[in-house]
Amino acid sequence: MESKSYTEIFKKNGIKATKQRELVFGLLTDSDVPLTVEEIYVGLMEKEKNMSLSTIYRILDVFVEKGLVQKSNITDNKAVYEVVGMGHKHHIICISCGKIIALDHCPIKEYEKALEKETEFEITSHKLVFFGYCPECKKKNEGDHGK
Amino acid sequence: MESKSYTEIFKKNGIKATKQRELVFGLLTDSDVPLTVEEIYVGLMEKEKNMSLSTIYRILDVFVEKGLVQKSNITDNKAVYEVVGMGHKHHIICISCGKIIALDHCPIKEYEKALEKETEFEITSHKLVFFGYCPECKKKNEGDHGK
DNA sequence: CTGTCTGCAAAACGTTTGCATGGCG
DNA sequence: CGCCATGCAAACGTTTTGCAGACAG
Repeated sequence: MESKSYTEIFKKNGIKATKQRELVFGLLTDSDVPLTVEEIYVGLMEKEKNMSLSTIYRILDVFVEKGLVQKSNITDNKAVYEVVGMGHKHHIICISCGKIIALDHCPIKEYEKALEKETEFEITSHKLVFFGYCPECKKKNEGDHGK
Repeated sequence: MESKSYTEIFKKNGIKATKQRELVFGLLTDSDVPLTVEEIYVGLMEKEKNMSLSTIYRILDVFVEKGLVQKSNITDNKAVYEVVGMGHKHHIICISCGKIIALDHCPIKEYEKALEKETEFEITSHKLVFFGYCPECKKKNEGDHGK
């Protein structure tokens, strides 16, 4: 919440510490939902007005490459980013308001192993996304989206 | 394989039959892998040289809206499309050669129900994608991508 | 015949890149 | 002080849109 420093995390992962990287990582860390690049951009404008979009893209690429951040191409057009605590995340998206929620539990670890045998692929990762109506939008729609 | 007609399917779904729609739907039906718009485009150039890219996009939008076709934003940049027989499809993608294979079995039907209770979302659909090395690329990489 | 679909071209959108400058180690 | 990171602007690739003409029902 404060302007905490992530220098140690960066050092441990071979990432040079810069003000921009601290800001981006901090915003992602404090967020409880995955963020788009644009959301990061506007979210940091207050703190660092000259922050460039391309800088954010480049920073996120570094974080993703180092395994600190997970990039998810969930929706049609925009990628979302979030810090990876331990283990990957899955998501559930409200198709009405666009809200995205991260899920920690992964229900397909065993299935993945079975699938490896069946397909002879070497599976390295997977992505799981659910779509539906969040509690709030569910109420609003009550009785009319069933056709 | 032949220039079979899908007029009945279209009529049943309230879609006006046109030559372009027949061609696109036919190509998707005959393909055993999901196709990108560009693949559809080049795949149809032989049969219909004046086919426009935007027409393909618009046709696919109609098919998706009517539930005949599933659109999947799996990779970072391009969407892929495939006909939905009965039930949705999942995918496994080779991160080396880009090959995409469709999976019919869905391992998370029950989990979805549990998740609905837990999150109070009304879940309408989901997407599951696996990434890894296909049998061929696995061989090529043998012993060197483990770092 | 009428409304929808198509082709074309241009625009929009998210993302990437080249280059000169700036700042971390 | 050297090299990597940044800002800016321009380029990129996919997808969308406006419009006039073509076609299905």
